[in-house]
Amino acid sequence: MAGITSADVARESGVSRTTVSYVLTGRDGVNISAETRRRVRETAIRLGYAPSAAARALRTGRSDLVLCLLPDWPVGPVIETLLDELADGLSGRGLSVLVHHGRGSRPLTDLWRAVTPRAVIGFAPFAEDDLLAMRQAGIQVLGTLGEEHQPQPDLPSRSQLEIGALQVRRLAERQGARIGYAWPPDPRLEVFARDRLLGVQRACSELGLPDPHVLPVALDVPAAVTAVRAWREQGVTAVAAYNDDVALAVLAGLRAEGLDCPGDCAVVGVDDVPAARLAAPPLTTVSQSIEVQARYLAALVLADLDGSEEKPGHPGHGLHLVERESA
Amino acid sequence: MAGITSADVARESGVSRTTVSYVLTGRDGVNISAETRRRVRETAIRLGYAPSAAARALRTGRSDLVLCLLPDWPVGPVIETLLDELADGLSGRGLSVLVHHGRGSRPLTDLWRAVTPRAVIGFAPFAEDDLLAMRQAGIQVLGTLGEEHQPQPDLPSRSQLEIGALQVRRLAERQGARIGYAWPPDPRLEVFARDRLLGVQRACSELGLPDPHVLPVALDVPAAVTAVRAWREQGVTAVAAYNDDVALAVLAGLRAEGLDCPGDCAVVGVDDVPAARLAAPPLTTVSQSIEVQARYLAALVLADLDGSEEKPGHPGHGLHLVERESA
DNA sequence: CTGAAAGCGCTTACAG
DNA sequence: CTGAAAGCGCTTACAG
Repeated sequence: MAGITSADVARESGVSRTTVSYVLTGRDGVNISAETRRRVRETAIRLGYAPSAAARALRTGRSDLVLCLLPDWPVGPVIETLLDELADGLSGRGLSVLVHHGRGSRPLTDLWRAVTPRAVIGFAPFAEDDLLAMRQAGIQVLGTLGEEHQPQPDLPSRSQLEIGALQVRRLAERQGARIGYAWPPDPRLEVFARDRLLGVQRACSELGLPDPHVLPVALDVPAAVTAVRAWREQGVTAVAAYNDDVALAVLAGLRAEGLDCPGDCAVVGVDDVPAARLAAPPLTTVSQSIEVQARYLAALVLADLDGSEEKPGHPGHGLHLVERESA
Repeated sequence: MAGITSADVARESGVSRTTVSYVLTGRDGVNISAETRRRVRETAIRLGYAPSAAARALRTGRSDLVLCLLPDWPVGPVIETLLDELADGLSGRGLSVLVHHGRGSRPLTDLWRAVTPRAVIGFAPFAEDDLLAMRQAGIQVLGTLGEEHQPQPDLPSRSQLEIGALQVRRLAERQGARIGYAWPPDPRLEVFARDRLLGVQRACSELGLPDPHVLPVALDVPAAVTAVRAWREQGVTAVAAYNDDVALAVLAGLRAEGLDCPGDCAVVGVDDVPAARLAAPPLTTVSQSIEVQARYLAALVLADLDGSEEKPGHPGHGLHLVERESA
C-alpha cells in the first residue's frame, strides 16, 4: 500500500537515507564513492523506488510541475499545439505540464496550493490577489503572452488588435470594400472577440472605411444564411470572421445563397485550422506562429528555474496572413 | 513567503491546531461549540488561509485531484468536450481535473507520484506494472471507456470497430458500392485507425462487399486529389474516412477533380466537428454522445470516492450516424 | 469540548 | 566520506 520509500532503499543498500537522497538528487558537492552511488541507484531501480513528490513538495515548497490555467472557453487546435510544444520544451528539464480547464471552478487558490507548481501560466488574466498570493508563495506567474507582468485586464490585448487589423488590411485591397464582422456564437469567447473587433474597427477608421457591420454567426447553415442576407442588404462585400470556424460558416452561408466567394464577398478567418485549406474556396486566414510562442514561454520558465536574471527576448506575436482564395 | 498555516489560524483564534483542523475539514463526529467554529472559520478567511495540499497529501496519501493522461495524439474537439464535462461533473464534489498530454514523456510513475491523485483516467492503455503500482498506491485507475479493468492492449476496441461498421452500413446502401478507406496522415493516430479500419473490413465482408481500398490522405488538396484519382481508377464510389478532418480533405479532393459528392462518390466521417455541417456538401458522420460518456466516467470516480460497492451501469458507447448530404 | 504528540517521506544543515 | 536529527504543514488517534 505505502510504496517504496527512501528508507527502504537506504536499508537495502546499507547506507543512510541522507546518502540515498544525495545520490538520487545528484548533488555534486558531496563526494560519495562511485561504488556507493552505483549500489544505491541500482537498489532504487530494483525496488522500483519513486520519491514521494508530496513529501518533496512539502519539504522544498516546490514541485516539478508547471500548471497551465485555461479559462472556460473552447480550446481549439492552436492552444493545443501551444500546450504540446510547451510540454516538449520543458520535459527535457524534468518539468511536467499539467493543464486545468476553467470549467470546474474551484477557487484558484485551492488548485495551485494543491499542485504546488513551479510555475503557473495563465491563459486569461488573474485576479490581483491571486497573483499576489502565488508570487508570495514563490511561484513564477506568466501570462500566455509571456508577459511576466500581467496585462491590464481592461486594456485591449495588442496581438488581438493586430489580428483584426491584419484582416481588414487584406479585405481593404478590394475597391470600395464594405466590411462585415462575423461575431462568434459562444459567449465565452467574448473577451477575445471584443479586442479583435476593436482592431477591425480601428483599422477601418484608419483606412477611411465605414464602420464594420457586426453580426453574430452561429455554426450552422441557416444562421449563416440569415447573416449573409443581412450583410447583402447593407452592401457588405468583405467579411472578417472571429476565427476559422465562424469563417467556414460564412462560406457555407454564401454557398447556400448561391453567391461567389471571393467574387461577391471575400472572407478572412483566424487560426489556420486544418479545415481552412480544405474549405470551398480555400480560406484566407490569419495565423500565429505558435511554436515560437511556445518556445518563448518554455524559455521563460527555464530561465527562472536557473535563477538567471536576464530574460529571453520577446519574439513578437508572429502574426501573418495565409493567403488563399477566399480573400 | 511561507504563507498562512493552520498554526497561524489556531494562534489568532486562540485554539489548538487540532480544533482548526476539525472545524475546517468539517468533521461532524467531534462536538465543537458553534461560537468556536464561527471564530475559526472567520479567522481563516480573514488571514486568507488555504491548507497546504502537499502536507495534506503526505499525511492522508491522497489529494483532491483527478489526473487525465492523454497520449501523444492530437486531441480534437471530442476529447475536449469529454474533459470539460468530466470536470463539470466532478467539481461539485471538490475534485479538480488535471490533464497531462503524453508529449513530455517523463516516466508515468514520476507523474502520478508527483500529483498523488485520487483517480487516474487513461486515454490509452497503461503498461501492466504502472497499473499495478497505481492500484497498490490506492489510486483508482480507469480507462476512457470507463472500464475498470484495463482493456487488453492487443485486442481491438469494441467502439472503434463499431464506428467503422456504422460507416460501411451507410455507404453500402448505395447499389454496387465499392468502398475506399481514407487513412489519417498522423502516425500517432494509428492505434485507432487500425481498429476503425478493421471494423470497416469486417462489415464489408459481412455485407459481401469487396475489401476496402485503403489510401493515406494528408490534410491538403494535392494529397487528396492524388487519393481521389487512385480511388477512381479502382472504381471506388464510397469513402469511409478516419475522421471528419480527413473526410473534409476527401471532399476537397473530389471538388478539385470536378466530381460530385455524393453523386460520384459518397463520404462518411467520424466526430461531427463543427466544420462537418458547414462542409460542401454537409458531411454525414458518426458521432459519439460524449456527454453520456463523461457523466459515466464522473459517476465511476464519485462511486469510488463514496466507497460504494455498486458501480453505475455502463451507458454503452452511444454511437450514431448524423445523416447529412455527403452520403 | 479541546490540546499535546506522533508521524506521513523527504531534504539539508550540522557533526563526526 | 557518511549518519543522526530537525522540520516542512497537516491529520488523527489518544488523553484529559
